[in-house]
Amino acid sequence: MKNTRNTPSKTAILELIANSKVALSHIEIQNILNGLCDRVTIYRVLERLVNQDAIHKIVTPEGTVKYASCNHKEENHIHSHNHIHFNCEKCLAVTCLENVEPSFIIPNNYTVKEVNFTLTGICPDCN
Amino acid sequence: MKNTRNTPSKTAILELIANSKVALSHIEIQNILNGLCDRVTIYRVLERLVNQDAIHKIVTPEGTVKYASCNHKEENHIHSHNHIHFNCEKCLAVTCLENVEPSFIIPNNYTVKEVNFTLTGICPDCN
DNA sequence: TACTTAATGCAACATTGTTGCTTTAACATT
DNA sequence: AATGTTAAAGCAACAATGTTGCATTAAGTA
Repeated sequence: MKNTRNTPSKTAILELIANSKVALSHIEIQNILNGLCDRVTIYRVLERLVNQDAIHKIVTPEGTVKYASCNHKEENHIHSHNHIHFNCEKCLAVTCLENVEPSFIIPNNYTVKEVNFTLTGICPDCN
Repeated sequence: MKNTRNTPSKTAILELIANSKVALSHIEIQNILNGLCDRVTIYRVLERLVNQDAIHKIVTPEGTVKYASCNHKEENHIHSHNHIHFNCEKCLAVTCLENVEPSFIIPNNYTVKEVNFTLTGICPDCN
């Protein structure tokens, strides 16, 4: 992998996402950073962080793109983003439900490489 | 519900989606219709059809919005869109896997209203 | 046939993401 | 500490996708 540099933008964005309980959208990050760096830089930093597996990208059923940290890395395991995401329709928060694995049966002529599972409803905070 | 009219645009778009094995994006519909109606009309017809539960909207994990028909309506059942979608990374086709129900366990302080489950991989045709 | 208003077409705008290119600065090497 | 390499940032322009307002058209009804 090409080597990568630690810039203030990257550090700030990674920290922001790491410290957030909920997944953040590009516009949310932009608003919080409040001019720290260019809009395009945010896109490029996010892309870089995704490639480095430092964060992961989530698309909600409504089509909003959000980013969350990958603090569920398990030793000796293939890093997996295949966990459930919960999408609260009240506060719009998207959270990762760690340790919840969906099970399903699929015809064997399909090859499954990635699992995306999002539940929409009301989160504990709004309930 | 407000009454709705059968226009050539609506008929054409609904037929297109109904006859397609795979989910179609706005741009695909636009290209197939080839000037039959305005771009905006397609957006509005799709919105109407979704509201009428004639079609349903799918957002792929890549963020592409697609539309598929609802031919899985069951008598005496609440109409459910909560089935699995399969997303082929080779031919990019998105299909509904009818009769496949994922199971999962979720903490009981969550209220689940909608389930979105998309598998990405290789479909039988490409395998 | 005439009437009502849902639906269309068109233009303009909004949002979100991308690309090219120059400049800046991270970090390895000396 | 100074220098060199090049990753990353900034800026401007563009592209794709979706939305809104408003005048016009036409579907379904009376």
